[in-house]
Amino acid sequence: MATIVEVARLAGVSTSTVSHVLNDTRNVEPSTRAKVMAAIEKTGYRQDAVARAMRRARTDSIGLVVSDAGEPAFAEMVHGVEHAAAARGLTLVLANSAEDPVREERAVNTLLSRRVDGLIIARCAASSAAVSSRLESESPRPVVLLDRVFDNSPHDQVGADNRESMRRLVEHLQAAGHRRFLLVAGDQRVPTLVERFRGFRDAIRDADLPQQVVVDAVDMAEVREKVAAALEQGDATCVIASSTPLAVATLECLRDAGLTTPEQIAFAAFDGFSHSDLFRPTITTVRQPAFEMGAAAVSLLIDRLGAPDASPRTLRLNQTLELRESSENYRPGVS
Amino acid sequence: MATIVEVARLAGVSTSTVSHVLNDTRNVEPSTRAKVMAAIEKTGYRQDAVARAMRRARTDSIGLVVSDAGEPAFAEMVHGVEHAAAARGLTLVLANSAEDPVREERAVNTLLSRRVDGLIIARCAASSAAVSSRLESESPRPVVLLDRVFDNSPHDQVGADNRESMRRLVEHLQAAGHRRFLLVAGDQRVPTLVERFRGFRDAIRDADLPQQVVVDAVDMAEVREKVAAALEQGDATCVIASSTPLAVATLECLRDAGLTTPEQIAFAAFDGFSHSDLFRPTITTVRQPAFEMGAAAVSLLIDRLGAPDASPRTLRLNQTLELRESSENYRPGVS
DNA sequence: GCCGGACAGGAAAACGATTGATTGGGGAAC
DNA sequence: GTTCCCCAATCAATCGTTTTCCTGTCCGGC
Repeated sequence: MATIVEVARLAGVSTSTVSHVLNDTRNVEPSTRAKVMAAIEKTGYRQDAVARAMRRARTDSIGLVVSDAGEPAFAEMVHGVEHAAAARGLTLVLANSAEDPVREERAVNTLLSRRVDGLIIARCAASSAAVSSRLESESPRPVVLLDRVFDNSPHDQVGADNRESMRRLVEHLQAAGHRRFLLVAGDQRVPTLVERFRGFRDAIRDADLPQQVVVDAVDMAEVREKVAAALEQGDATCVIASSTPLAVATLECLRDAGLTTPEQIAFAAFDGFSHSDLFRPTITTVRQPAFEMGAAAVSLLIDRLGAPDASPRTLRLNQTLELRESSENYRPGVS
Repeated sequence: MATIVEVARLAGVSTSTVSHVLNDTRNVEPSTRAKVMAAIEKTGYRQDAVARAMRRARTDSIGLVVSDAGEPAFAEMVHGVEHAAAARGLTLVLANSAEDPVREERAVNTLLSRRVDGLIIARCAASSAAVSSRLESESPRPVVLLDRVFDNSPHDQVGADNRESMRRLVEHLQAAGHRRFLLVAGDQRVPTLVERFRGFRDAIRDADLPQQVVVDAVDMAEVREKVAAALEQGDATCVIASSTPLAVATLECLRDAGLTTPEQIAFAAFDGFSHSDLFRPTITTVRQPAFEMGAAAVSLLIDRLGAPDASPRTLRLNQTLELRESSENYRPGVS
């Protein structure tokens, strides 16, 4: 590859002039500019982003660490981040922690050593303190927490309105006559799932309903086991799963127990399945705006670059309650 | 951030010694090494990957351009690439062309200017010649084509055994009694879809079946329109969709036409839906090993780095035919 | 005719590492 | 005792840009 030196020589100017032409950072005589452009054309020169990043403060890249690249919701966030980043001329460096704190820490270190201009991260459930302090010490390089949102975080964050959405969902189901729920709440180290659980608890409390069954197992095999046991016991008329993997496990249990939805038991889930309209049963879903969350994270990052000292913001995007068959037509007292 | 210079000063050695300790690239006296390690510890020094990449030939990063980050199949490939790359200590730089040749070219240029050690790309349907020549002129920097595989490509490639899989699928359906198919073949600028179409054509020819209806529209609205028309005409007993988006459009048409699967018409699709076991109808699917394809692309890249002059390889991963309800229990002659 | 400012462009110092050439000291071999 | 080689460590060049000074020229105003 030709370098700026060769371009300069061919054009008969200094490298600084070439640089200024390239970046439009100083007036240059039209004739000089023309010579430079011609030389660039002739040599097929292209700027070297590495050298450029080396000299400047910025790399024009951002890092993204997701906790489970295999989950469709995270895939959508990645998509949203990529889209928003590209629109602003930023390149995306992607890493996946796969819910493993060791890999997460490694990923964060790698991205920071590559001098990304900012970092977006969906922290894994068992995220280590080392990562926390590493992220905090990175200021003023902006860090945005995605999806997994923490109280009193020193960072900007973007999450969903989990507590309120769960509340709305439960209220809807209650209005339809349900009194006894089974909540498959999942790993309570994950803030998102904690928020959903709290929304559930709030709604139950405010409606003066009796104690409900809650499954908070982490391991999916254990989830299935506990859900199966709860179904066996059999007083729930409605099951809510707090995430897609939990919904999968739960649906398997329902199927294995021979329970049909919504006739024998109602069902609803968070995050949902793709193309779910095409298949039966269609499932009542609280849908997370994953793409938009990714894009919003990029916006926060950019804003933060412009105002390093503003106090951290937490953005909560609205989820939408999509009512479908799995929670309809249930007749309390019939089953 | 501390630099290597400060570490060297603190340890009372030269920067080159620090570098050699860091990279384990030359023997250093244990006592010296200890001093260096202590200094690193004290300063909290971390290697700067940008400066490192600047000096060395490699950046320890690879670029990936996908043609539609929104598609689950591509999301899985991204996942596979990230996984394999991370396992080898490579960072992943991700870009999405969104099936837009302009964005694709921009993405390729960006990644190359960042000096990725190699590039994996799923070229978009209308990919420009400019991109082709740019990729070819990049040698010896390896380029691997992913999913969209071309004849006589100068690059390594990894795709699926589309032709054979389609053939097997059709043969299976034939054996079940089907004679008249509707193939929703999609955009014939996409090699993957061309291969699937050819497999279909081969199977039909070899079985001496009469001419079949093939929809090769690009725009989804047009696909729906043509599929609806073909269903109206009504002599097909079986529909095959060559990709997930096409399957979505087709299933919508079937639903709108009031046709149930498999009772009134059989259905099968390529690539498939996630968690499809949980919903009805379960769909007979030729499943693409998307994750593995991504991982294989990384392997080809690494191999190529070791042997720049070996002739290009095309890897075809096997797809699996997953038989499900949508193609079963069909009784030819009944409907 | 001199001064000051505007303007175009160049020289060279960074940025933070890696690495080839070089130095100096300490045996081993003769 | 000299030579030779090995070893550890340093020196300094280098990667390809950007950016800070700096120089020289031209022009207008007085």
